[in-house]
Amino acid sequence: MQIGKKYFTEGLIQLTILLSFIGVRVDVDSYLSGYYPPLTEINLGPSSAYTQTPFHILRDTLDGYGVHPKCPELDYFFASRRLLEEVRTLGSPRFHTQLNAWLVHQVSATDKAEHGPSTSGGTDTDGVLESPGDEARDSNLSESGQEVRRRANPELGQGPCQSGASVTPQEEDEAKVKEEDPVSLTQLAHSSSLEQESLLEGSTALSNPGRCHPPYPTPDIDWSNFLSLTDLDDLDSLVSGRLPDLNTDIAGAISQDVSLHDAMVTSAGMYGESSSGGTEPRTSSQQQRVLLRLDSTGSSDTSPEMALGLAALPFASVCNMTASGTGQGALDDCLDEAVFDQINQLGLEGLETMNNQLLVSLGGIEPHALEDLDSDSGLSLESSSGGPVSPGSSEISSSSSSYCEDECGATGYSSEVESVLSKGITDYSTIWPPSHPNENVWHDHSYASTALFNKAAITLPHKIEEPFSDDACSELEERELSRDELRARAMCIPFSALQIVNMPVEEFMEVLDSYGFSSEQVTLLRDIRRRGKNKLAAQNCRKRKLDAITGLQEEVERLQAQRDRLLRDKQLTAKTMGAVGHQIRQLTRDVLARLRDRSGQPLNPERYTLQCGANGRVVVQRIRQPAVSTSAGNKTDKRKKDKKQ
DNA sequence: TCGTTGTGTCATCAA
DNA sequence: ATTTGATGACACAAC
Repeated sequence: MQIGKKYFTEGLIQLTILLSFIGVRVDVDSYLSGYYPPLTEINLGPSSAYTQTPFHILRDTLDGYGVHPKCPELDYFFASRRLLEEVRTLGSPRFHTQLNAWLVHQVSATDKAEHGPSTSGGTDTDGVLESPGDEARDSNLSESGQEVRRRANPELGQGPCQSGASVTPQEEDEAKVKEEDPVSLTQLAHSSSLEQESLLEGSTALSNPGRCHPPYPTPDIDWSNFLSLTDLDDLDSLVSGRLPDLNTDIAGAISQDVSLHDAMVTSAGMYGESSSGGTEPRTSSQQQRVLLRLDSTGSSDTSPEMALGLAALPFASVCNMTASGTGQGALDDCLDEAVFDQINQLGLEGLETMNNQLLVSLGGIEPHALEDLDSDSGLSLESSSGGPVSPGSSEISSSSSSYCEDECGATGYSSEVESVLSKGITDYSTIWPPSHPNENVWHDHSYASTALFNKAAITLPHKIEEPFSDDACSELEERELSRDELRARAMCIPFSALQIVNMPVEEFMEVLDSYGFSSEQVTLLRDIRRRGKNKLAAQNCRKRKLDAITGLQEEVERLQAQRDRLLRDKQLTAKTMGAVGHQIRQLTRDVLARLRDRSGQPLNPERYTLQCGANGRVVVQRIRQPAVSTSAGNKTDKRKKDKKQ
């Protein structure tokens, strides 16, 4: 079965390659969610804190679940990645997103005419990837999205489970009608409750002048991060299970261009635009177009494949935040390919988490937030990002951790997704690929909100912006501050705990010297730094301890199996030896019975025995002791003789 | 109410 | 001498 799955998966990828050669654009992004679990690549960061056990990063995730570092299956694991790398090199950047759906659709001639010989979407996305700040990218995407939408039928855009999804001209007309129909708004409204929540929260987020301006990662990094066909075993198992569906759905999928990427980008642009409060006004038709596309991709929440469309919503909400934080160029920021991919990683769980977190956080700030300063577990209060205010936060966290399905929850540190998703809105900033090595290991919930200032921490002391003096620091963020954060704020220390912990020691010393802190402030700074580092050390230590326990358990099982095997061998050997001894005694009796002594009498087997010499000669030897004496008696006599000698 | 688990923190040691 | 990582021990919260 494993072999069959392997061949199927590799064959699928090879088919993808071949189709790309003949001009058929293959979108692996959009049509795997129904068949495959969401893939995440754990090298996003924090889990890599356990640098001593690098493969645990994989083992604790979907990627490497069940893959032991010494396991030969890793060869297949990397071989699969290599195959997908080959697909990537074909130049279709559609593969860079989460591999949760797959779609084969023909590139129309108009696409080629408009966007060149390469795949249209690929061209657009290439532009996004290679020049995230390019403003022309926006228009390209819009055009591309329009073209895509023109070929897509919203009613048929139900994912690969739809059969007979070929788009007739009449259907195209209907689609056009729907584009210009205000009902698109209602379609969106009916698309999904989650979407509605996201919309509500997205609009609400406007009121939060979050200074959350997450440092966007470079797209190049994300390209290498996000495209990982890692859990091929799981994928294969699912694919094999859904093979009949695939056979019937591919045909329908060919004529549909339901690109998750395009839909997400465009819809995100819509939200980002709406969040900008009209700073970049757009025509209603454009917005409707956007809505329609969103609807066409994620119009049904009843189909698992439609998680694709929903996946766009977290991105949109984040765009809201970024837009509100910057107030300009929101669309460009939102269209950042890396952001898109990051949100893609979150999937539906991320959406739910964010929605819940938004709802909870918008419900008001807990007045007791500052009362736990002396509590040892004050950090844990913030770690749930909801504290006593949000009893559902633990549920959110658990549901988030279920995203990685397996061992994520075993240790509590294995999943970046868990920690990220449990942190709410501002935590999206923590999933950017950190540029500082220490940021990789920072997956503590306590300083989640302070991750916003990571970049400032890196450039310190040249770029100290006194983050706490910012009036935009909302109550939402205040609630998420850790105990040390609150202490630092109370002591007017212009650094976040994360900054304090992550800055190099030279920089830390320089800060201590150059800012004229009082002794209490210096003590607090040192305590915060020590506690933060020790916290990470404790997490690593516990992780290692669990790993050691797991390793020892495996060792015990292995040794028990070896012991059982040796016992069986021993029993078998004893049995064989007994049989051989019996044969020897029988042969001895036969030989002695055929021999005669001087008087012509047969030799008594009890008085004589056969002795095999070193030269191979067999001689008859008389047993010295009479047969009456027992063997035990013989032994005692021999011992006595030996003693006498 | 009690046990378990996860987490933060402190103390201590070693590099 | 100081910093930092590792780890045992403890306390606390959540379940």
